[in-house]
Amino acid sequence: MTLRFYDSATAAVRDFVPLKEGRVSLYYCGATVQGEPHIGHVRSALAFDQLTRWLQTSGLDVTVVRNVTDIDDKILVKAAENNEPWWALAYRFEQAFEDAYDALGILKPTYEPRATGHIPEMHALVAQLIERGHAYPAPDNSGDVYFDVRSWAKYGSLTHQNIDDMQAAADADPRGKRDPRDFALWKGFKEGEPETARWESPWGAGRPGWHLECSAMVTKYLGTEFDIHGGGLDLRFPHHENEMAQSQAAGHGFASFWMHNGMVTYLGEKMSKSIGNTINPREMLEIARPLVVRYYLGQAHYRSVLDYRPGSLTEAAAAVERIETFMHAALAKLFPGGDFGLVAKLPDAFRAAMDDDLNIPAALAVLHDTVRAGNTALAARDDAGTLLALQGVMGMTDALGINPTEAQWQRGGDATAETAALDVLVNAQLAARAQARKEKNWAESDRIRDTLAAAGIDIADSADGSIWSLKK
RNA sequence: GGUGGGGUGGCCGAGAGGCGAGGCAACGGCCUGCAAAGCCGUGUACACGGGUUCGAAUCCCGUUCCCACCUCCA
Repeated sequence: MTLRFYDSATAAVRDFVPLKEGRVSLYYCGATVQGEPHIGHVRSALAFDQLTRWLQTSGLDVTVVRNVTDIDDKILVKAAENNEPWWALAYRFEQAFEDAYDALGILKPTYEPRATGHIPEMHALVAQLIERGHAYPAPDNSGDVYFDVRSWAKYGSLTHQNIDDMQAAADADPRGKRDPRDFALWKGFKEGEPETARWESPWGAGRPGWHLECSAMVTKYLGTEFDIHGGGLDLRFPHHENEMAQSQAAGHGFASFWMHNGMVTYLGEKMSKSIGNTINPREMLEIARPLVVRYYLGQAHYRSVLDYRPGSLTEAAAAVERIETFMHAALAKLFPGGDFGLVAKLPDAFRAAMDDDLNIPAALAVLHDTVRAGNTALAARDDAGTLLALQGVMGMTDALGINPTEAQWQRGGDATAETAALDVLVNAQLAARAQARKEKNWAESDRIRDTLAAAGIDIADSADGSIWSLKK
C-alpha cells in the first residue's frame, strides 16, 4: 500500500509521491513565542512528529524545518508591559517551547530558523512581489508594504473562499490598503517602538509582517517547491492562505500537500488564552508521566478534535501500563540477562493503518491486539508466540515514539546504575519470598510483598516466577 | 452571510453499504495461597424523520444540535 495523506488544499486524501524520490521536505509552523506553550501547541508538534517518524520508518529521508516567530506585535506589546526587552521575552518562551517538546520526545527538526534571522530573504521576496505587481508600498507614508489580494486571482483557493463572501473584520482598519483583505508584508517603524525591532529596508525602516517569514524561510531551506506544509487548523486562514498567495504570486510552486492538525478543546471549547481554558504541558506532567501525556495527546487521529477533560490522562495511563506490563514480562521471560538483540517488526495491518493518512487509532488497535496475543502466548508458555508479539510491540511503539523501554521515558534520565543495584536488592527479596511461598509461609510471603509495596515496588507473580517494577 | 468538520455503546475513539476496531470503566467467570497482572465472556452504539437497497452507522432527501475558521491563534 502506498502512503496517502489528506491534503487541505484539494480537500481530499491523495497518494503521497515525494518530489524527489526517497526524500521528503516538510515545513511546519512552530510557535510565535509570545507566551507559555499550551497543550494545543504541543499537540500540533506531536502530530508532525508522528508524521516525521512514519515517513522515516517508511524509509524516506526527511528534512524537517519548523520556524520560530520571534518578532510580532504581541511580543512587542507584552515585552513593553513586562518592561523587558522583546528579544529576551521571545527567547525565554522559545526555551519553554523547547522544554515542552523535549519532555514529550518530539524529535528536533533538521533546522529551526528564526524570523529575525531572515530579514534580507524577506526583502528579496517583497521586492519580487512589487516587481510582479502583487504588492505595493502604502501611499500614506506609513512605510507599510501590502500584498494586493485582488491582483492574485487564486487568493482564497487554499480555504475555498471568495474574497467577496468573506465577513469583513469588525476592526478593519483600511489604512493605506487598496482592499481591506490586503495584508502587511512589511510594517513601517512607528514612533515609540524599540530600536532593536527596527530594520532598514528599501521601503523605509520597519519589521516583517507575520506571514512573510514562513514563505522566505521555507524557500531558503526547502526550495520553491517542497512536499508538505503543516500547521494547526487555525492557521489555514489567514496565515497559510497568505503564505501560499505571496509565494505563488512570486512564481513559486510551493507546497504539494497542506496538512493541518485538529484543535485541542477543553470540555468542548477550543483551548485558547483569551477564554482562559488552557492547560499547559507542565500541568499535565504533574498529573501523568511524559510517556502517558504523549500517548494521550497522540492517540486520536491528527485531524480530529481532541477534547480534554479531567480523567483523560488516567485512562491513557491504564492503556500505557497494559503495553508496558506485557513488554516488561516478555523481556523478563525471553531475555532474563537483559542483554537482548531483538528485531522489531511491523505488522502489515499497522503499516496499512499508518499509510492511510496516519490512522493512529487504527494502528493502536493493532498494537493492543498484539499485546493481547502476547499475553496469551506468555500464559501458554509459548516463547515463539511471545517473541513474535514482542517484536511487533517493539516495532510499533518505536514507530509511534512511545516505546516504554526507550531511555527517554526512564524516570530520572540515566539511572542505569541505580536500577541495576536495585534489581540485585529486590531480587534477593524475591528469592526469600519464593522460599517462603514454597514453604507455604504466607505471612512471611505477604510481609515481603508489603514491604516492597511500601517502598514503591510492585511485584507480579506468575508460574515462571516473580518480577518487579516501580509503581507508576 | 461564506468555508470546513462533526453528532458512534457509561466514557474516549476508529470505521464508512453486509462480518460488533481498539482503549477505559462496569459486571460474571478462569487463573492465583491471597493479591496484582493476565485471559475468556457480557452491551441489541451509530442525533432525529423519511427514502434507496435483499441489506444502511455508512448512500440520498429533510430536520436538528455542536465545533472551527472568515481579527491574533497550534
